[in-house]
Amino acid sequence: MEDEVDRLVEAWHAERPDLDVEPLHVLSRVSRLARHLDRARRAVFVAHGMESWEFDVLTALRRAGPPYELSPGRLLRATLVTSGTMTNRIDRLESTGLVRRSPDPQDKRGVLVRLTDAGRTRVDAAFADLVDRERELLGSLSPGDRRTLASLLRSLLVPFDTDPAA
Amino acid sequence: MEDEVDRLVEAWHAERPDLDVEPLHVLSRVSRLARHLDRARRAVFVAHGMESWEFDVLTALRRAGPPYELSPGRLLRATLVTSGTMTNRIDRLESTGLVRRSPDPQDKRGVLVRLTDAGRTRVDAAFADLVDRERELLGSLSPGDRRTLASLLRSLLVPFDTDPAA
DNA sequence: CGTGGATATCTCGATGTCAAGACAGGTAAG
DNA sequence: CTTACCTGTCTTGACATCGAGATATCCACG
Repeated sequence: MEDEVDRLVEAWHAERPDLDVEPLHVLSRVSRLARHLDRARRAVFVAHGMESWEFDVLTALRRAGPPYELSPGRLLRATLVTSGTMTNRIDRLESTGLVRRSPDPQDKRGVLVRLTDAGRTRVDAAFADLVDRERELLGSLSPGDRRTLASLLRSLLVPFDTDPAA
Repeated sequence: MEDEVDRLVEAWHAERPDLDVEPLHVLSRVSRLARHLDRARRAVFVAHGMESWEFDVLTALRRAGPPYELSPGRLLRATLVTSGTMTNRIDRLESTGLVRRSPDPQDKRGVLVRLTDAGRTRVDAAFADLVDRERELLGSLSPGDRRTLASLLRSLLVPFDTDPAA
C-alpha cells in the first residue's frame, strides 16, 4: 500500500538523485499526519460547538485539576502561543462564560484563569469524544504496533522536550 | 526517558481515570513532533532568506521536474491551502522574482506558474540543507527503527490519502 | 449550436496570530 | 530605602490565511 509520501519521495529521487532523501519517509509523514489529525479533531470539536484553540486552553485548565485554575503565563507556555494571543483567547472564552478571570491574591501583577462549571462540562464531553475518535484512527494498528510507534516517536521527541533550544 | 506526552497522559489519567487515554501516546506525539519540526525547518529556511510558505510552493514546482511549471490549482492542492492564499503567495513569489506567471495556452481561464532560474537555485540549496537537518533529527534512531517508524506511520496515513473524506 | 453546470483564478472582508513594546508590580543588591 | 532589573499581562499594528463570492472560460448534453 502506497501513500502520498511514497510518491513524494519518488518524485524527489527522480529530480535530485544526488541526495539521500530517506529522512522524508519519517518526517514528512509526521507533518502530513499531523495536518490530517488537525482536521479530524476540528470535526470532533464542531460537534461540541468548539474550536481547536478553545479546546487547547480548556484542556490545559482541566488537566491542572481542581480548582482548574492557571495563570495566563502558564497557559501560554502550555499551549505554545504568544502572550497577545493568549490575552485574546481568554477574553473570548470569558465572554462565552467558559472561564473566569480573577486577580491573583499572591501577586498583584497576576491574573488567574479558572474553568467555570459550564466550561468543565463542555471540555469533558469534547475530550471524551476526541479520545474515541483518535482510537478509531489508530484502528489499523495492533496494540503492539501502537506501543512500538509511541516509543519510537518518544525518542524523537525527547531532545526537543529536554533541550531549551526548542 | 520521559517526554512531555508522558506527563500529559499521566495528568489526564489522574483527572479522568474513567477514560482510556492510550491513543494520546501516539497521536499527541505526532502533533507535538510536527510542531517542533516546523520550528526546526523554519530555522533552516531563514539561513536561506526564505519562509516556510515560500519553500512549500517552490518545492512543489521543483518536484514537478522540467519545465518546473504548474497551475495555481495544482499548487494549492499540493500545499493544502485555499485559492485566495495561493494567489497571494504567487503574487509575492513573483514580486521577488522566484516564479513567473504566464497564460496557459491550452486553457484561457488558466495560468501557469514557472520556477525561474533564481527560484530553482534557491530551493535546491534550501532543500539540501533541510534534508541534512532532518537526518540529524533522526540521529537517535537506527536504520531499522526508521524503516519501522516510516512503515507504521504509512499505515496511519493511507486511509487519509485514499479516502476523499480528508 | 446553445445552454447549464463545472472549473480556474482572483478579489475582498474578517479574523487569529505574532512581535514588539507599554506598564504595573515584584525582587535583590547596595 | 532606592535603584535597577526582572516578570506578568495587556495593547497595538502588521500580516498570512480563510471563506465566500465574482468573473471568465470550458465542456457535455440536448
